[in-house]
Amino acid sequence: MKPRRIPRSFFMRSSVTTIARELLGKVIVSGIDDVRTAGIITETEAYAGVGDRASHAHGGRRTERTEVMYARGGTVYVYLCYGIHHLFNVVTNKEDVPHAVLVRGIVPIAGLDRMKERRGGRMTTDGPGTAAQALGIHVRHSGSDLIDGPIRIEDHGHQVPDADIKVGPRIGVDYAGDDAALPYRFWVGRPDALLSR
DNA sequence: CAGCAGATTGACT
DNA sequence: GTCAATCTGCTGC
Repeated sequence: MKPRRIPRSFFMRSSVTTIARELLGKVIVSGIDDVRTAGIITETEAYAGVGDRASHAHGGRRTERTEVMYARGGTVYVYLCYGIHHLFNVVTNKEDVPHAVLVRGIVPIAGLDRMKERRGGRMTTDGPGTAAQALGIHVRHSGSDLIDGPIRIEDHGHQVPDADIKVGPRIGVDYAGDDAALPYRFWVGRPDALLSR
């Protein structure tokens, strides 16, 4: 199938969990350092804005870092975690509603040599920090546009059967009280099978 | 302003 | 299993 760019309307929808689930199987393409690298999304987490205690925007919090979460859907939000890892998020919903989807894992499909180089020789891309690093994503890309910017999301026709989609609580959000148990994490059961679909 | 915890990772005991 | 790396932002003195 010919790659098709995901339109802004996909990201502007109001259900962040639906978007997180539908992003599985889609392809992140980054044109950074004059090299094209790409990977199929295999794991995501939804962060549901002001009412979600696990979200950086909980309670309407606005800081220099989180300001881009309030942009319209289809904007890139990247933040530094533990002072080291650049975590890639997709902002969703309309302007001023700070929903976002964290991409936690990818299967590389283009620019593998460059990705491995960025990873210091390692090829694993199954964590939020490692996936972003392989794609060359940096906090300087926070605020860029997914439709026109250096980082885009496309549909390459990779099929993910419902039976192969797993759902569970988010990782590392124990501090979020009851919200820590919400089933907002989505992942592909057999990621390698994506390559042949 | 000091202290601490965090949407993590990888090296080392 | 333990722990350091090291930036952002919150809490409390």
